[in-house]
Amino acid sequence: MRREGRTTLREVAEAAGVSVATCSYVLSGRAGRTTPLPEPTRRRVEEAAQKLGYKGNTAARSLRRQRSELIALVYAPPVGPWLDRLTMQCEDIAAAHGYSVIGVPVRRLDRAAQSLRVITRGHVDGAIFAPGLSDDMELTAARRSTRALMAFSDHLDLEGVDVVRNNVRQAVADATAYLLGSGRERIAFLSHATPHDDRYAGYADALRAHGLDADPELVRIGAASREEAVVVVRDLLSSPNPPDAIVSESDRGAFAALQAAVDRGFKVPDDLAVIGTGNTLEATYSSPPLTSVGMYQLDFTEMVEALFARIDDPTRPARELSMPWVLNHRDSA
Amino acid sequence: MRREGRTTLREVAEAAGVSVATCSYVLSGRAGRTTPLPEPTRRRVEEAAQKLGYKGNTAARSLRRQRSELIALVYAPPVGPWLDRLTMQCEDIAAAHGYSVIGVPVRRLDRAAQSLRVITRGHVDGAIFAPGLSDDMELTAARRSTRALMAFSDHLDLEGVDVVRNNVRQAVADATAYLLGSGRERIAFLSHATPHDDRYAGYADALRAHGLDADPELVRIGAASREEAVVVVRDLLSSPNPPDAIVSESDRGAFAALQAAVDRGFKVPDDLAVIGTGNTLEATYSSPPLTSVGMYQLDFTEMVEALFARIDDPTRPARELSMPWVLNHRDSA
DNA sequence: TTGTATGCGTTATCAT
DNA sequence: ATGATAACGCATACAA
Repeated sequence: MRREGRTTLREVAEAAGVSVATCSYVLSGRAGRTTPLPEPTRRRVEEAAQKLGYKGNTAARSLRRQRSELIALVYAPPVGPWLDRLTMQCEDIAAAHGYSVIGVPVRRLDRAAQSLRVITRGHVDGAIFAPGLSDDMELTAARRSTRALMAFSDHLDLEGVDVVRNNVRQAVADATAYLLGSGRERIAFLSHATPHDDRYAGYADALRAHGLDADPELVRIGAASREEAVVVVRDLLSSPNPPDAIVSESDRGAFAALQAAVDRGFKVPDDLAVIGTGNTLEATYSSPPLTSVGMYQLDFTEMVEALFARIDDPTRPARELSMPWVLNHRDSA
Repeated sequence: MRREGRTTLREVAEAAGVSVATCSYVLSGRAGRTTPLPEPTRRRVEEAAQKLGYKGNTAARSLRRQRSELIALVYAPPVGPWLDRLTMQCEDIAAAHGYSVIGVPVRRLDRAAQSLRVITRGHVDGAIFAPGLSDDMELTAARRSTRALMAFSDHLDLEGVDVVRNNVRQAVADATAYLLGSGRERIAFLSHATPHDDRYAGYADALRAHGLDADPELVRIGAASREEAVVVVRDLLSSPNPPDAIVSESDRGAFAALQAAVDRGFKVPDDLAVIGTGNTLEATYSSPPLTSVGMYQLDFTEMVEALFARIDDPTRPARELSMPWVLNHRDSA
């Protein structure tokens, strides 16, 4: 909200010797008029606005237009380079539509409602929910408070919400199949909690397709925290019959596996192949760089445009876009 | 911005059989009235609002109150745990003031203006700029567009902008002095670009206080990118007279130093002490965990409250708060 | 104790 | 080609 004493359209109008209506037409750009604006008048208005430092009042415009011209990007830090790309593409496309972009970092799921206040209170016209958020979150409140909602989610099916499918299950299956195909035989899975989600399912799918069953010994919980994961993987590697590969439900867990491998004298990828999930920024930097399942395609134009299409017409049928996750090959597997 | 067909105050008023004014008093909370509101009326209004799902219209409220009830947190990802804390504390304090918090990630400095549109267009009442941003950025436009601005910066001195001093120079000097005190004699400095900033100054200060001069051989550029830093540090460690300690201008450079040390067979911290700057999240996770200069105190209450004080009264004199960076001891030095 | 009236700054319709 | 004017939804001074 602007400081007090801001220049108003009326003051510009007086300075230019025309009416506020004319000023509005000139300055808001979008002429809804039949005839184009006459050049001399437009110039006088623009000069007056310039001289007075006119900036416009977003609240007034929002009230009148029934649009805030703001969209939100909801995500859970830390995030990888793909979010950078998404942010920048959003900003560019939004600017072309006269919109601005805000970030809504959800730092703890148990505080999500608090973080989402800006959305539920109706400050934004639309919001994009990054992967991993919408499945755990109550979106109906957000849905009611915006004109458009777009979510990266493989399962979400909510009236009037556009979705982007990542096909995570298939991607993890592909990664596991890749390991099997390169001769790995004892592939462990490091899960977040009880392993019943898509990522585990993909792992199990691949084993099954290869005629194997998941060995309970090789499926461990611990990917959620780095410290826990190190302990778990060390234990795994100390067993008489250790795994020759690890698929982790997160990159975090995979980094821990890399560390535990060093601790236990396993060479990566020779003695132990490691694949993470998420394709985070750090995957590029770890030693060795981490092979990770995650986003690859970094062109979000279609989905962002779809969001704006829905902002323009909230009644249009919900769309289902597809941006499959892939295996990003680096040195760890 | 809310969807069309939202419940308005007027509809609530009709349903409750009272006037919009009364509804406004009840629902906006802050009664500017002399007498408290009578219980039965208030109940009827609240029930009607509940039943109709009344949510209020932020644009209308903003226009009337001349406040957007939004504050922004401007930062450059990736960030450490301190930003998590700051965000959550902001959200809590903001909620107590009836405000919501938005994030403004500035992912590339050359696109800062684009990212800051949400501020310069007047969507927020106040903004907090995280460390490292305000010094390189043109803040005057933002200043004019908000009621309050608070910046983490050791140098910024802008009319009407509150600042938080981190005393980075002193902190790096302390870190260097700590190394000197524990017997290190050849302390290298890994800088971002030409070393003329605060961090280098602190390093030089400490050497000087110890009767030493910075050895040009030991001052290298390369902390900006991980890859570059690894090359530079490897080179440093291969020299006939290698350093026994490295102070890096960033944690990123320090991680690279840890990696280069492994490559060259140096044990950390025995053969080589490494200290980073920034105290990022990864510092806790590296092996060994990285000693790093950075934020320690994680209570931002005072500064956030100062922001709100200025939002309430933009004419109050600018404050200068102090939150000194410190040396966070871990295993690498 | 409650209601009436006015204006916040802008946009869009309609008249001129 | 330009200007009056009526909303947009809410908050508040003031009247009743």
